[in-house]
Amino acid sequence: MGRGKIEIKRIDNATSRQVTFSKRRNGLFKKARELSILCDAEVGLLVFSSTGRLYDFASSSMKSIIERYNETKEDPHQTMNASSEAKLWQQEAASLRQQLHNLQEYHRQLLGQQLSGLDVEDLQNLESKLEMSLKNIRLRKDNVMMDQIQELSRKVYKTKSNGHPTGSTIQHSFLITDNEIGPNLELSLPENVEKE
Amino acid sequence: MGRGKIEIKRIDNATSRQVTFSKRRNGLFKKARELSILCDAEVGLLVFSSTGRLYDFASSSMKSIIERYNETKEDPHQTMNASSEAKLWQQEAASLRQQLHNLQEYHRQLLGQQLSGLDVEDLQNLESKLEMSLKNIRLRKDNVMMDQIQELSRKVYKTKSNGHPTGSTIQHSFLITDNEIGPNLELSLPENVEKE
DNA sequence: AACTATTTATAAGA
DNA sequence: TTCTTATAAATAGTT
Repeated sequence: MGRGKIEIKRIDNATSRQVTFSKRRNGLFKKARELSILCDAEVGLLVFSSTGRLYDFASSSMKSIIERYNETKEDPHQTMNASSEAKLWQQEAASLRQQLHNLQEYHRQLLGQQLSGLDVEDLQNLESKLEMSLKNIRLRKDNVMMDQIQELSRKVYKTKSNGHPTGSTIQHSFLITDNEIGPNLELSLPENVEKE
Repeated sequence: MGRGKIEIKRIDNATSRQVTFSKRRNGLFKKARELSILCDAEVGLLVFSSTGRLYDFASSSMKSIIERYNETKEDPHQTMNASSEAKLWQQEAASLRQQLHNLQEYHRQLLGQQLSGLDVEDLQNLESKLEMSLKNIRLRKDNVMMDQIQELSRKVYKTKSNGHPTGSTIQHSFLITDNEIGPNLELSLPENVEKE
């Protein structure tokens, strides 16, 4: 539409490309605006010139148009990525913080530091747990000490039967259960969060 | 450009609005495409019809155009908001998880369940902590029980001097320290993260 | 979905 | 850039 017909291909001459860009850009934006008004459509137009400059038009706001585009085009999971990922981690952190808080409280009870709020039965339970624990710890301690003694005595009275001690081997065996962990210790650890 | 000139305002008649939308939309997309080719420009066009249907054109990819738009338009700080916020919370969660892990380990040691790796001195420390704790717990338990006894006896032998017990008040006092909390318990709690 | 009279956009020139 | 203008293109109203 002009003095002559042109082929739709990149204009080689930089000046005339720039001139055409300016004219057609105005036309395009005008038509975008008209379409949005005449037909009650939501229109967003983004143009970067070859020199990198941005020109944009949005019948409402570009932000909301792009959001609507993302919601429409990509699947919802993908869409809520950035901010929802933050939310997921935030929830994760809150949950961990709660677990930590619970564990701390129980911890202080175990250390006999924060006993208010416990009734006689609670205290009795705590007491028996600690008694069992003490028993285990003492057994273990004796065990370790005996090992050391045995080790030392082997060095002092070296045997000749290729390293195996011959005489009075100290026998010991323990049953340290690793079950029954305290309340509030249900820990849902990692939980991967996908991204992009 | 047609049989008559029209005013640029919303077309009331739904049918003609739909027809005009279809015609002008085609024209707009054609011109958008021509501009991008002729002038070597990056063009993105988003149109939502009044019925909510999306039509889009992008000379390259809409994703990259929108990203470029965001980078150009908003300041860089704002741009990395969502994803950097996610990272902050992720770090927070990792830190909390580590603290939780440490506390759990210590916890199991206190319960005498996980004693491997501790030397005699460690075990000795653990033992004396538990002994102190047991002492506190037993004192507290006795205390609570005595309170109950006192309470009950007051009900059984009601006094008349307006509710105050007159006779043998049971004296007791404890010193339960709330200092010295175990290792690995330096908890940096909340830490607010700003948003938007 | 075609047609076509008119309006609009714009290529080339100044 | 901006204006002018001949011509190409788009499209409003009609069929």
